[in-house]
Amino acid sequence: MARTALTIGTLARDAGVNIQTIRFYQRRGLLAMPIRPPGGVRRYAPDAAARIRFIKRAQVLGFSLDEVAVLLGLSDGRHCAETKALAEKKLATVEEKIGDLAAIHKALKGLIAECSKGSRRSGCPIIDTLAAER
Amino acid sequence: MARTALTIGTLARDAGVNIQTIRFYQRRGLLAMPIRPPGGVRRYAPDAAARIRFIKRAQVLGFSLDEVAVLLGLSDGRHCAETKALAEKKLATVEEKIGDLAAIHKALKGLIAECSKGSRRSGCPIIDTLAAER
DNA sequence: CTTGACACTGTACCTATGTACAGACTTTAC
DNA sequence: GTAAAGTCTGTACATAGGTACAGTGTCAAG
Repeated sequence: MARTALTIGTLARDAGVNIQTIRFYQRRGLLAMPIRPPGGVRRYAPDAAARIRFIKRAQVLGFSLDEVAVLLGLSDGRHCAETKALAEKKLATVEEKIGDLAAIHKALKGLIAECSKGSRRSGCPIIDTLAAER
Repeated sequence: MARTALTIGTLARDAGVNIQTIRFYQRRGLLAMPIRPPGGVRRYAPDAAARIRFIKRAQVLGFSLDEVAVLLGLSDGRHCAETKALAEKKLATVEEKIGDLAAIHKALKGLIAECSKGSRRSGCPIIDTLAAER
């Protein structure tokens, strides 16, 4: 019996993660650790793989594991307002990061353009900029 | 004698970093470690602070310390083509990151809009999406 | 009943960029 | 000449998210 219940290796394959990752998620409190029959091997419920995929999808959206833990706590679907608030907070940090990267992008583009102009009388414009003491 | 030469604490203050950071940069090979007079205290050349600020400015542009080490090796200004190539490579990775974040941004925005629509008949759209088994 | 595959626990390691601390020594100021 | 401030070396810790390994135990097939 318990023929269909998953061992950790099967679960890992089902969920597309590796065994250590499952154990790591358990230590982090993202996954429950099934009770181990004395001196035996743990068996996982079939929905464990879905939970792992939930975690992975949330990570793709930029949520940290701590945030994913919160999302899992809200995952009965009856906390839409809180969930939305969390998503909005994440959206704001994503926008901030995009802004930072856009500034870097602009600066790099400008420096590269300087190099291409060939108007450098003394050295490389990029190096000069980095070395410039204001 | 050597009155004006900097001790590590003064250098740290001049450069706006902390002492441990200077030692760390020395271990990483980004800064030379001055010879220590037997049983004495190291003295740094005045241009050491400029080098540290070079490193910090390069970091602001998104260069890792390994990349900064390369930049420092090119910093005689006679390697503009190599420097430019490095900047272009960095620009490409910045663009890639911006693209990734833009995709996240779009997805989050869409989910949040779903929540706002209030058209949810069953649970929270964000949770539903994360939990969805395709 | 043996063999090979898998699971268990605990710990160490990885990247990247620092930061902190302990214990000994040196330098500076009064 | 003494006390405070600074420096020295070496090591450990921090974040985030895992990955790897050693030694032991369990399970299933033949």
